[in-house]
Amino acid sequence: MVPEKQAVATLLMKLLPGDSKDLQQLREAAQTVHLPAGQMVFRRGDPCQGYLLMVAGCVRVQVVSESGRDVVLYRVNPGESCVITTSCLISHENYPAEGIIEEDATALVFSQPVFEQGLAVSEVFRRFVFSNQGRRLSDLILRIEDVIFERLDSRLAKLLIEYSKTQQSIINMTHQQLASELGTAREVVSRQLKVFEKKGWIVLGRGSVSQVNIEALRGV
Amino acid sequence: MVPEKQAVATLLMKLLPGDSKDLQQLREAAQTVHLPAGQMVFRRGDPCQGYLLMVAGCVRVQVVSESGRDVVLYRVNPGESCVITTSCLISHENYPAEGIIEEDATALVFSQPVFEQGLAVSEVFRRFVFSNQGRRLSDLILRIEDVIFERLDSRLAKLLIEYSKTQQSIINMTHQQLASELGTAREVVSRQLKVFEKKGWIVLGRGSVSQVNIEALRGV
DNA sequence: TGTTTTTGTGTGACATTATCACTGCAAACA
DNA sequence: TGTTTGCAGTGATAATGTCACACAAAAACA
Repeated sequence: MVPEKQAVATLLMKLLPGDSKDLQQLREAAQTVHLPAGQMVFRRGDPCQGYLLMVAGCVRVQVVSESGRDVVLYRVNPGESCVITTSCLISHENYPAEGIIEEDATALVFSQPVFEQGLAVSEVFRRFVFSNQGRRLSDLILRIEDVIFERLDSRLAKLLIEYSKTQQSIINMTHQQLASELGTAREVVSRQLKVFEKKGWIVLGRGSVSQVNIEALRGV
Repeated sequence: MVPEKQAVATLLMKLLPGDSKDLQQLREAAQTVHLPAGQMVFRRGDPCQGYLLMVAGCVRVQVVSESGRDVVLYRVNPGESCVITTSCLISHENYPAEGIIEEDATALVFSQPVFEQGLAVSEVFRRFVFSNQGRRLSDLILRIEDVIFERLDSRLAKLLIEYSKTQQSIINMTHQQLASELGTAREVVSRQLKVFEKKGWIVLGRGSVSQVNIEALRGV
């Protein structure tokens, strides 16, 4: 496990750089944890236990309705922390959403007292924590806008474009997963995908979308 | 204007209590400003100028689409601060929404350096600032849920119930205003209100909804 | 005072999206 | 081999959103 320790140390030095004793103590107080894909890190209504900083892997944060429909709010990627966790930690509210490990993850945990101490003594830590917050909040507001104002076809097109850029030429997602990203129903996505396919802009497979014509979709 | 100065001082002592020199300096550094109803305090894309703490009146924070439809995200009431402002101030992002004075307002402004200094030196100030953040973030998430999962009739019913509790027996709002609260179109609200009226649950006037049968609406 | 103008509402027609209730298909498995 | 399970397709219908108006009350104005 020495190489991982190295990686964690390097990341910490990059995110929270500085030689002060306070920062050194803070970096040392972080606990490394491993979380397997599929595990739920927090549920709606849970109190918040500690500050979470992702090192590797990814957490999906989402809300689920009684009827079973769900929406993904955002993801927490390496080097980032979770807005909701931070807010709940500070204001002692309970989680308003749930977080699930999407890819096997490694994270650093700062206990509540360590976190508060860090905020108190380190300018660097404060900046790190709260600049994370600002970006996420903006994301959430964009999300609201998107859901309320944009049409489904253009939202789906945007999503496909985004995925086809990161993942290579084939997007391995079910219609249900795409629907969750958009906060809509599976059937709606299926139908819209069919429309795109008929226009020759995508090719559908079982659990996949491939040969995405980005240029064509941009025009939706 | 001496009584107002008194009121401001009292509020500040209540929100940021303590005798330390740091806190005293912080309280003294706040500038009192008056803002008339209708004035826009910040626009989308603006950089953030300072930390805003409401003393009296109310700010409405909303996003507007190109097509002119708008949604109210939340309001900032006396004793509160604006999440977006705080986040943008800390992370140096631009405003993702706009803020409009809804009722003639008095607010305290802390300049960026004063704000940062305050965060650095005062535990009390940090707690105040960030507990505000936590609550708002939860509100925003509830808002997303509501918009995505709930049906319009029940959302409208909920809104009417809420207003008929605070305002007396008559709600003085146009259909357009109600629609903005829900993030939907005016016609949709008009039609739904008509349905409620036909069932005898409300009485409609020009610019008003009265005689709200809360019990009946709860059942929607 | 009567006459515009503005603002708020009502409504029909139609497009989009959501929901329900199925069907069929393919992979996984016993 | 049949059987279960998860994924996708589809028709019917309901709910919402959009567009294009008509109409009336209120406000502004001459």
